This record gives sequence, structure tokens and C-alpha cells, in this order.
Amino acid sequence: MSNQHFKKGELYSFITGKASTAIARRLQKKLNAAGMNLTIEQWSVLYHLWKDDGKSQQELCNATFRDKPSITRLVDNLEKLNLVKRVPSENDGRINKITLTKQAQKLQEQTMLLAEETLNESLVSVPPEKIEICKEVLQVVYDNLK
Amino acid sequence: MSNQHFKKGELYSFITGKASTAIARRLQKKLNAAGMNLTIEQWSVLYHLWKDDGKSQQELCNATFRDKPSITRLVDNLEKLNLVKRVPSENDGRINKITLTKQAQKLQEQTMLLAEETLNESLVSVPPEKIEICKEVLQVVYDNLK
DNA sequence: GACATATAGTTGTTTATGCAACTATTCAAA
DNA sequence: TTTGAATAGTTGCATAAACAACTATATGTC
Repeated sequence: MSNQHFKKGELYSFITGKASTAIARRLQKKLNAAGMNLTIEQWSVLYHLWKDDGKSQQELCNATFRDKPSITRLVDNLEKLNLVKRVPSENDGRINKITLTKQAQKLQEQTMLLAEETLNESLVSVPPEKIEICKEVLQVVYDNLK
Repeated sequence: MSNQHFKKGELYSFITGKASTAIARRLQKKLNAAGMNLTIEQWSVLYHLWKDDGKSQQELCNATFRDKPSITRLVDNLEKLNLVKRVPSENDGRINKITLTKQAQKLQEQTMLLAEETLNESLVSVPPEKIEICKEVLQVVYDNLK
């Protein structure tokens, strides 16, 4: 097999995800600087609701790669911020549909611009074909482990 | 410029670092399964001490990409576990040298094997040249943002 | 030597994660 | 139709992160 003899020095940055941490921090700073009282984790939940409002908490778990307690509390905090509402499903008494408030709908455009800006900054001087390969590798890694 | 017109659908996984999260979780499970009472964050501190014992807390901050309070508390917990000791520097009264205990020295080999195993699993079917490009891109991203 | 400034580390607060244990609702099978 | 399993969500606990405010030591300049 091809990867058996991984050099030890290469372990660390793959495991710790320094790059994605740096991206997330940069975006967080932009959100703060824009006066948006929003964590990246909360943003990541909103992101999926902007794509498809009314997802259940379980669907948000799958979309955001988080467990149920994490989503419960993120939704708690988003509710406190008046950005989402829990709406009990009519068909199934176990399910909450999480729906965006008008206030949250307004945030979409501005935060997506900040996110794009962050990615553009992070990828300066990286040729598109290498970005493609990198994304592909990260997807395979994710699929290998899930 | 080349990256200006990033497709929106591509934003998410780059920012959230799903791949590195998945790797870290897998390694955490292996540590647990091996009966090691150790978080990956604690492991990441030990990792740098195994390479060079006696680093100051500030040096650990730089090495692990964490802030000072985070390192203070990680060292607190590692001390509780009897894996490191704070040794006041003789030259400079502000500095603690963090030194490994014998118990921590014993953990190195086993945990490094588990880390390599984790990476091998995560990179199954990824050709080495793509791994290289991916590492390179992640390094540039990190450098662009730091 | 005195004082301003920089550096090293700590503490408090809020938010988030992972795990286990729990409740409530639904579904399926006898 | 009742009972047991599966699913959706919540709560409690320990660990960790980000940020601001803090203490203590060191350094450099007048």
C-alpha cells in the first residue's frame, strides 16, 4: 500500500487542521469587526438553513457534522439571538423544524460576502488546479473516516 | 486574480475543516480504545514536548497555534494527569519550562503509532502526489492568514 | 536607579464539543 | 393492542477555545 510509511514530521498539521482553524478565526474576526454578534458555529448552522430553511435538528446534525447535543445548544443560542425558531412538526411529534427569522434572512448576503472574502485571502497565490486537488483529497479523507 | 469567483457551494467544507475534525475524532477514539486517558489537545502538547522537552508555555503556544490561556489550562490538566511538570526557569523568573514525566515518555511510541495508523486510514486510496499538493496548499493557506 | 514598556503566565466569562444518560414520540411485530 | 425497538431531542458533566483583564518579572532608556 502507498501510505504506509508516512513521515512522522508530517503527522501534526494534518491532524490538527491548522489551516481550517486559521480560516475560521479569520472569518470570526471579520464577523466581529462587522459588528455581527455571531459565532462561526452559529453561522455554519445558518448557512444550511439559508440553503434549505426548516431543517430538523437531526438534519442539521448531518449537515454540520455535529452531534445532537451540540445542535440543541446551538439552536438554543440562535433562538436567544432571535435568529431561528423551533417549530414543532405537524406530522411527527418528535421533530422540531428550525426556521429562520426575518432578522436571520437579512444576515445571509453580508456574511456570505465575508466568507468569500476570507477564502479569497486564504487562497492567494494558490493555483485553481491545486485548490481542486486539495478539496478532492479532503473529501476522500472525510469519506474514508465517516 | 484567480480566486475571485469562488463558487459558494465550495465555501463550507474549507471553513469548517470537516476532514481534520474527522481525523481528530478517529484518533481520539483510538486513544480511548487503547485505554489512554488523553485528549487530542493534550496529545498535541505532548507531541511537541516529545520532540523537544522543556519548552516554555509561550513556545508551546507558538508550536500548537493556541493562545496562552489555552496552554495554561492544558498544562494544568496534564499536570493533574502526572504527565508534565512546570519547572521555573533559572534564568528568567517569568518562564515555566514544561517537562515530561517518565509516565509521559512511555506514551510516545504507542500514541505515535495510533496517529500514523489514523492517517493511513484517512488517506487510503489517495495518491502520494496529491497528498503532497494538499499539504502544500494547506501550508500556504496557513501562511497567508497568520 | 526609576519608570515605562514588553513579555510570561493566570483567571474569569461565554461558547462549543463529546459522551452518557435521559424523556418523549413513533413504528413495527407479535 | 400492547410491547419493544428505533428515532428526535434534552440535560449533565468534563474539556477546550477565544477574549479581556489581571499579576509578576524583565528590559531598556532617561
